[in-house]
This record gives sequence, C-alpha cells and structure tokens, in this order.
Amino acid sequence: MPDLDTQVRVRKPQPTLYDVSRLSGVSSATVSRVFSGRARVSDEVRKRVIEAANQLSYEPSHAARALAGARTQTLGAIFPTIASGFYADVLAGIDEVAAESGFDVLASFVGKSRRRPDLVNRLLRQGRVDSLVLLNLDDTIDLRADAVDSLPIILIDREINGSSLPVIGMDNVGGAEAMIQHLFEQGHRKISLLTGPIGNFDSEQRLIGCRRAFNTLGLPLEDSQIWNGAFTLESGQQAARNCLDMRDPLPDAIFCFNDVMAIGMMSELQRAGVNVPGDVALAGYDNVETAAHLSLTSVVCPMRLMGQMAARWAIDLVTQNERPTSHRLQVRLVVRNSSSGRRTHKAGSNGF
Amino acid sequence: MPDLDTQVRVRKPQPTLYDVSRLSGVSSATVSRVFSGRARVSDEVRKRVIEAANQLSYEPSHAARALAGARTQTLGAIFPTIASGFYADVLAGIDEVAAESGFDVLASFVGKSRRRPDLVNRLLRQGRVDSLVLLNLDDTIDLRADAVDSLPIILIDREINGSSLPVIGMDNVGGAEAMIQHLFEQGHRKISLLTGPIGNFDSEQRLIGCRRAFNTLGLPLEDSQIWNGAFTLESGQQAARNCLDMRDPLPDAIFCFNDVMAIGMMSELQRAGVNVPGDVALAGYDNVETAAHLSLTSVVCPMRLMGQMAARWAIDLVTQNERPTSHRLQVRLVVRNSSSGRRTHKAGSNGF
DNA sequence: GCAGATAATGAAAGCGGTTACAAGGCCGCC
DNA sequence: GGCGGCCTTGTAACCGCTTTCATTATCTGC
Repeated sequence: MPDLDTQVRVRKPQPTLYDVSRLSGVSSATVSRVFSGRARVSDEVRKRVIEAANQLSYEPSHAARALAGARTQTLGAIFPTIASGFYADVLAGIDEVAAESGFDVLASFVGKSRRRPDLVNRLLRQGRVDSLVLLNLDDTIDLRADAVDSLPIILIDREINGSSLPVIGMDNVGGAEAMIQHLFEQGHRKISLLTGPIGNFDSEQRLIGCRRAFNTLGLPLEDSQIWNGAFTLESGQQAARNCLDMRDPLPDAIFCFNDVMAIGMMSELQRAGVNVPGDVALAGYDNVETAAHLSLTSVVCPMRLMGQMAARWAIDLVTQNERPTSHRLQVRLVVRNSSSGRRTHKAGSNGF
Repeated sequence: MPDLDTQVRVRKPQPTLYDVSRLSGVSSATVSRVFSGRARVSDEVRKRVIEAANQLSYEPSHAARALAGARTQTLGAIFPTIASGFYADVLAGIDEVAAESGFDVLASFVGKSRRRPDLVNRLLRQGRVDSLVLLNLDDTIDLRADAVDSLPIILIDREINGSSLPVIGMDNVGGAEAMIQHLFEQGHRKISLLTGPIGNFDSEQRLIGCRRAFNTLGLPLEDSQIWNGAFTLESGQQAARNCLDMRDPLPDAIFCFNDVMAIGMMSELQRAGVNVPGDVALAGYDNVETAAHLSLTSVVCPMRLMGQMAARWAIDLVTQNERPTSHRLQVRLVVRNSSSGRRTHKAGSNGF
C-alpha cells in the first residue's frame, strides 16, 4: 500500500479538452478551435461545445497552451529593489492594460540577492513570459548586447546604454525647465538647485533642463547655486542646515530635484523659523502624495501612463509584431502654496 | 511560398532537454533527473549533463514542466482595485519570500472591469498558479464555498465570511487599545474618535479596541465622541470643520482611524489657527510615509511582514502540504510630536 | 558462487493543448 | 452531370518535460 500521507496534496483534476469533446460529440481539435478562436467553426457546433464546456466548468490549461502554442499570455515586469508608491502606480498601469488584452502580469522585484540580468534571461529562456517591461531607474544593468537586441523588451524611464531597446521615458528636461520658468515668473531670481546623486539619470536630465531655462531667461547659474543631494529626506534636511549655516542670505527659491528632499528641506527650514514661501520659495519634483498634503509645488510624473504605454507596446510586440519606438511623455507642473503663496495667514506655529 | 511577413515574430528556439541529452550522451530522462533533482544520478553523469547544459545555455521550459509536473512554481497575488504604497509593501514581502523559494509572483489588481471571483477561479482552474494570496481588505468577495475549501488560498487582513481559509491579519484591536492608552498617559481625558466607513472591517476592529481601552481606563465613551469618517482626506477635513463649528470646546485629543483622515484634519485645524498638539492632540493609524514627515503619531501596520508570512504559507501549502492556521500579527505604536509635543517653538507660521 | 536487494539508466507513455494535413460535404459553373 | 474549390471537421503528430516500468550493473550476505 503506497504511503499516501507523505504525498503532496495536488489540485483536483480539471476537465480537459477531451472531456468537453466527448460531451459535445465533436473532436478535440474542434473544441480547441472554439476556444482558441483561430479557425472557423460552424455556429451550431460552437454552441454545443460552449454548452458542454460550461457544464463541465472547463478552463483550458495554461501550461498545455503555452507548450503547444508557444504563447504564454503573460507579461513580465521587473522593478528595482525598493517597492514604493511610485512603482506601484507603474505596476497598476501595466496590469490595467495587460488585463484588457487578456494578459497576466508576472511581477518581480530585483532584491538584494537577485541580479536583474539573471532574472531577465531566466524569464525569457524559460518561456515564462512573452515579453518584458523593465523599470530601470537608478539601477545599473548589464544585459549582454547579443541577448538584448530584437528581444521583446520595453524599458521604462531610461535606456540601457548600448542597447537599442525602446524606452518609455518622461520629459525631465522639460519639467525642470518649466519649473525654473515658473519660479522666474513668481519673481525669483536667485534660484538654488538641490540635485540628486551624481550620475543619476533623472537628476542629470533635470539639471540639463535647469541650465537650459537659466540660459533662456538670461540668468546666470553659478556652481554655488547647485547643491548636491541624494534624493533622500536626510539630504534635504542637511542641505537646509548647510544653507542656514552659511551666513549668506537665503536664495529666493530652492528647486529640489525630488519631493522627498523638498519635504526634508521644508521641515528643517520651518524648524529654524524660516517661512516658506514667505522667506524662500520651495519646489520639488515627482508629486508624491505628501506633496499635495504639504502644498508643495511639484512636477507630476506620469507613472501610471508610462506603465500603460509600456504594457501596450510589450503586448503589441508579440501579438502584432509591431516595432515600438521610444517615447518621451509630457510632465505637468503643479503650482501650490510653497512657491506661490502670497502672504501667510494669521495662525500661529504648529509646532513642527 | 508562404507569406512569412504576416507571421507573428516568434522567440528563437531554445535548446531542449533532448539537445542536452544528445550532447552529453545520456537519455533525456537522466537529464530531467539532473534538473529536477527528484532522483539519484551518478556524480559523473551529473557533471557531464551540467556541462552540456551550460554549453547550450539550456534552461528548462516552464510550460513543459508545468504540464508534465503539474507544478508551476508560481504564486498568485490578488489586490484590491487601488494600487498604493500600502499594498506595494505587501507585494514586496510576498515577492521576497517567493524569490527565496524559487517561485515567481503573478500579481493582479481587481480593476473596475474585473471581478475577483472570476480572477481567482481562472487562475486556479487554468493551473496558472500553485496557490493564491488574496488581499481582501475593503472589497467584498463572494467565492462560492465549494470552490473555496481545501484550495491553496491564503487571505491577508480579513477573513471571507463562511470560508475556513487561513488569514494573516493584524491586531487592530490591540493597536487601537494601545493608542487610547497612550493618549490617556499623555493626560488626555476627552478623546474623540474619527472612524472609517460603517461596516468597514478594520474600522470596526479599531473601534472595539477603543471601547475596550476606555472601559479598562474607566473613561466614559459617549456617542458624541464617535465621529463617522470615510478614510479619506476630505472626510478628515470635514470632521475638523464640523468640530470647529460646534461651539463646544475641543476635545483633548482626536484619534483618527487612519492617517489620511488625520492629515486632513491636521491641515484643517491648523488653517483655523488651532495648534497641534498644543490645543488638541492628534493621532492616526497605518503609519503611511507622510505621517513621519508630518510628525503624526500613528500605528505601524506590518504590511511587508504580512506579505512574507502569507507567501511562506501559500508556498508551504503546496510544497509541504502544511496546514496553515490564521495568525494575528502585532502592530506597533509610533509616538510622534502630534500627540506628545510639549510646547511649540518660537517660529512663526509657515503659511499652510 | 549465487539468490536477492539496490542503484543507475533507458524506453516510452503521458500531461493537455495546437495545428498540418486529409477527408468529406456542398456549392457554383461550364 | 462532373469537377474544382471552399468550408468544416477529424486524425494524428507534435510541443518539452516527468515519471513509471523495465533493464542492466553492482552489492550484500550466506
């Protein structure tokens, strides 16, 4: 007597194509045709088949389909290490479009112990996904060039150097430019910049936009106006302290290259009794949820839309053999109190 | 001549088991044994096989494995409609554990057009996943009882009425209790509560905790102290206005059942010149990112941990035939300035 | 030295679909 | 009336792996 107790419990067997074919009195090929929709079937037979399938609660086996058809109806999405609301929006966009097209989404985060190229190669080689969306962001990646070209991969935000993979990016240059323009229009002339880490793609793009705007507006941009941050709350606070410690007068405005630093800076400035925007205007980038709560002027990044577009193309790439091209999505300036407040109101300090 | 141009481009063919078996001079069964690790193979043969596989960059086909082996190494995770940082943490926890066990994660969001029971049934019936983690939260669900029992499903946060599925929840009652206790210790006696929507599971649990704490502390809890909110920013602002409009004196403290409402309330109170925590102490629940930025006292929910535990069990359920039981995870009170600030500092208003 | 147990490997039958090919029915048209 | 062609359906060969069963080689103990 076999030792059943040690066996792994297994799903109860599902009805198969064959079961449906017997019940409806047609061949299994015909049932397959009904479900795959890849060939004509007479209305009468189709009706019988569908009826039988419903009666059995038949659902085609994904594995068998993938094996025989070489199509998985699955979209892979690979994200950088940290899960944040930021990426969650992208994922939501991807999932939305995938669902519409009958695709499922295999999501992976590149954790400390996983290397992205391995993940990409495994997913593709194992035939686990039909195509892949890669959120590159601040993670360097080293896909071998030979493996990369003509692969069904779409990148989000940033290109991989040397590859010709299509990228869905956003207009960092234009966003930064618009922000400087806005601050200028508010009457600010001495504008300082708090950048992201050196070498960070988004940060460098935004800096380019700033330079361009300063140039257009005929404003000088000295090195002393460019402060180096790290995209963290602490680096914002630190920058605020540095700026207060120098006995120089404060600038008219500070443009932080992301919201998190702007928030850190705001809290630190206020702690020191500096009024925002009365004494100094402040602006961030990304428009995180908190930015709205704190009335922080920012730039809206179309995360969800990027996810949607990437998914759309990743799917078209395999179902329609389309050849997507890179796109740069518009961003939108959101002006709030931190950069345009006229006058502060009567209320006292809130203690923070 | 066939019209190749209209064909969908297809992945370049991958090497198969058979290719490896020929190159290494053994049967394909033996190669399979090497890769599945399910049977003994002599060291010498194993070495030859692995060498051949490396040489060919062989990677076993996922579909074939799933079909023949009835195991997908895939974990499904289904989330409610809205993607937020909240859920992203859970997903990160799930992915982390899954990755360790060699599982991939199929993530789906139940959008407006998708019904969850359909999704669950499809995933399971199609054999797309080995087991499922369901984030139930504020979405009602109606899995047919017959489909539910003995299925490899783990719930997060909340049980499904009538099912006996294991749940990974958190101690809402204890969290709320601890909060009231804390406010009491700060000297507050007149404490108002701003609840979530009526019927919401988390909200009701938290209310139970509050009642229990009031009881223990010997404080009365009148209906007038319980305000009805909706878990939204606006409902927090509205509650603040209501409270200010009544000419009654403010309570000593207000415990909002989530952070978002607390933030709304805080902004509205401050706009009216009410000092927090000087005039009224404020506390939230969930410890969203913004809470730290605003120095809002809150309760940390172990989202990531819940994800990890759920994934661990969902996987053990199929690989070790374990029978998980429900668990209630501890939460942690985070005391910040909004409920315990002694005195406000000299600085003037910041304009918000 | 030999029966019986044990270990390593191979042969082959699926797993549940897809699809090329063949076959039959029915049509219009010369 | 016969024939080519289209439409629908069935037959059967895969897709690439797992697994049972049989086979052969290697031990073990008496």
